[in-house]
Amino acid sequence: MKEEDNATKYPIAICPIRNVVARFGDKWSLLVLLVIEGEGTVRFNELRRIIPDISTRVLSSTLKTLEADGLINRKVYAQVPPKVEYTLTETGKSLIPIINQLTQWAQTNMENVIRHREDYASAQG
Amino acid sequence: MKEEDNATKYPIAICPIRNVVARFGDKWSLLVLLVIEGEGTVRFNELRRIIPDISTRVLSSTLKTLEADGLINRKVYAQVPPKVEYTLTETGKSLIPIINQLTQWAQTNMENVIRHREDYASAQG
DNA sequence: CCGAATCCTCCTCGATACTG
DNA sequence: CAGTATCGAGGAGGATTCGG
Repeated sequence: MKEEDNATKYPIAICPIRNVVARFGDKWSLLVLLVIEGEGTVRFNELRRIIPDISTRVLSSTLKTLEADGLINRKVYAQVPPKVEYTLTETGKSLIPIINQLTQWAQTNMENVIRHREDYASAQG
Repeated sequence: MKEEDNATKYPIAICPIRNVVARFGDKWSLLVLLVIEGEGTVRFNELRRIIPDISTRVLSSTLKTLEADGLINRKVYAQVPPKVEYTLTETGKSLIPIINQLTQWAQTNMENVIRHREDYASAQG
């Protein structure tokens, strides 16, 4: 065939990246994964203290989604007061190196990006 | 100091990852970068053909943001009909390997993630 | 051909209050 | 302590139309 269609030409790139963005492109998922990674085991209100500007509602739903995706484990202790611990699954751990690479890229390039954006804004109005 | 605050404990991880998510966590940026990378040089309507389900409005604003961030170049040819070509800057190119790693992770793990999510959903209701 | 302008809808996120 | 319930605001994204 002379002309390959886009599904043929970008079979690998297009769909997976859209899946990833759709699932982890929300405001908090990657950060929550990083913090759980850093702590090893962490409780709900610990997460709130470490990430002060997340609301209970959003933290709760973020954790629920990550658990549903199989990226974190949720362990409930049958005691009063309640105690719930979150840890990473193996799948969740496998994502950490990539998040760290993203972080490293940001440290290297984000300053330039922001400056470039400011220049662009002041040039355009 | 005995207790280090979170800004001390997560100085590297927290801020950069939030910047990255805030800028590239939108629906199309990473995909557009990948396609420009794949094509080398690409025109506006070529992008629309390659990514059929993006609207002109969103493609336009996505490109403008990427240009403002210094990730892509926009070259206008003074002719009729108009011709505009987009290419990656060096900064933009530096992001490609990371996007490819994300893609690769997705290919390896996304099927499991989706299956796990379905199991979780049918288990919970 | 390359967008800008307009309008509209959905849906994420945040604040607050409350419960087991 | 670990969430849920409710409400509201804001912005991202889509469809359509128009202009240079």
